[in-house]
Amino acid sequence: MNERKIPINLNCGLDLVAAVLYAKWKIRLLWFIHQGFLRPSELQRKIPEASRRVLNIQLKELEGHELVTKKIYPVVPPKVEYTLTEFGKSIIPIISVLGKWGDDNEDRLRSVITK
Amino acid sequence: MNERKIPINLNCGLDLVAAVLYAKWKIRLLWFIHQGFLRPSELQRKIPEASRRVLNIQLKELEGHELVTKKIYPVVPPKVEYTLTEFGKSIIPIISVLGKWGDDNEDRLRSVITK
DNA sequence: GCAATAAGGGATTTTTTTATCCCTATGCAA
DNA sequence: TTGCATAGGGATAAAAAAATCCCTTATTGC
Repeated sequence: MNERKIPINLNCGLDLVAAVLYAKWKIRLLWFIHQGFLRPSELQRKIPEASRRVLNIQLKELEGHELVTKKIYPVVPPKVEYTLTEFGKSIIPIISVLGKWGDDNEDRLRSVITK
Repeated sequence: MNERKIPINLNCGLDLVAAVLYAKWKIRLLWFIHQGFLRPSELQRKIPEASRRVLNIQLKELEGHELVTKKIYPVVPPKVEYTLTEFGKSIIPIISVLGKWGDDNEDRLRSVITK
């Protein structure tokens, strides 16, 4: 059905990283899961600008890419928790450094972005 | 004219980073400039999948965000060179680590992406 | 004279991504 | 009994991003 017309590049390491992380909310999702916000509803509250729908979709992709695991508790009302896999955990330090770079350069970034 | 309908998020460091780096080719552009491919035509040859047009646009944005500087040599045929600013250089180590993560996990990434 | 190279931008279309809206189900609280 | 919380997905619309096509300028090489 929805086949992509333009193939994804998988030439180098950076391409591979992009293939799993290049989406509007994925990095934040990983980050918040790492911080202990495991349930979809919690994640949604942490990222209110995102629609519930996309978060579900991107979580499912993260799961498919084995960065997170989904645990469904058979209770009512439903309870679901995502946790980082070891693989997923291995990228957290990099996300952390990225965020730190952003924080450290906040003023400058804010000024060049808004100008 | 082209005003964006959905505002960019600038809440945390990761949002700020996304505001300057979240585009299909920017990270590779920075990386290749760092490697010494300074001229637009060289960059285009390094990233043949990208259209010339988008590379120009993204280079201009990188310049506006003060990550690179553009030098125009008044010669014919025209010669232009982009170089990293100190600010731009400061993010290179992170890109390097990202790429390394991709390289180190190449097999696994390739398999989960293609499955 | 003609093609290639260099750089780049306007106009437009296509592709992709994200948002919006509406639907399911169950149990608890006011 | 109405409303909310939980989780999620289908269908579709809208937005954003990227691709495609065409145009300009001047020089070198054939």
